[in-house]
Amino acid sequence: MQDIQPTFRAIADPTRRAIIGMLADKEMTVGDVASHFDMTRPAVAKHLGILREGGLVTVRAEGRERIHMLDPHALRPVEQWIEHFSHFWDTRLSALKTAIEKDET
Amino acid sequence: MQDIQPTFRAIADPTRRAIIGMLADKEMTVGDVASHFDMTRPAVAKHLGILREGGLVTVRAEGRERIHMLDPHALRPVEQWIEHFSHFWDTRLSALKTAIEKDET
DNA sequence: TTGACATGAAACCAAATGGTTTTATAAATA
DNA sequence: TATTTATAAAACCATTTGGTTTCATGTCAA
Repeated sequence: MQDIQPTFRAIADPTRRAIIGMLADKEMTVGDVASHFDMTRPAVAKHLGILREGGLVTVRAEGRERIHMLDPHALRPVEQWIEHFSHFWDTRLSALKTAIEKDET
Repeated sequence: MQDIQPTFRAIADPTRRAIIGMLADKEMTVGDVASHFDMTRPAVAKHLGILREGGLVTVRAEGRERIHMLDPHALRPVEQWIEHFSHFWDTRLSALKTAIEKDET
């Protein structure tokens, strides 16, 4: 099992979440992605690097281009982390509700 | 609907995720939380503030104490954001699988 | 082979972040 | 009432972050 911190970090930035949304549609080169933002290519390349560190994006070289592809698998541990608390909360709430119905007025 | 960025920001830090875990167990004062970390109280208070901005924590004053309580509801939009991609991916994968089975060798 | 193009890599910068110490204030207690 | 206790608030600091510009490198095309 590896560290989920890089994944949490990756999705914390709005630009990177937008990139994730774009890559869900289709594979893209750095230039493709950059063309959608008011930002230089190196800046976008850095964001893609952080997404790669978070395991959310994989790259394949094709000639002089680097094609970026989304890998949503990396979101699984984050999803599970969240599920843990949602579930916990439901349980706790219903337990509380039961307790209230039973005694205290 | 309000901005989810503060929530993404709140959960991006490991200390804050640890605090969330602690508050899932029981309500706590600033001091209670701080006692679990090798960090000053003001630092912990700041983290709690960011969690509050993310809607993950609510506070209730009780005498001179401020009691912090988890509200996992705020995680819902994040969960949904993730679900969107997981679902998308499943659909896409099965479509791809079907396509492969049908023609290309 | 000579450019032009897509990208990586490095140096740099301002602003945000995560922490500290110090000071102030309100509530509990001796 | 005087003192301690729990916290907020502010000033400050180093590091990280998100961006830039500049330069180097490999690939495609004339």
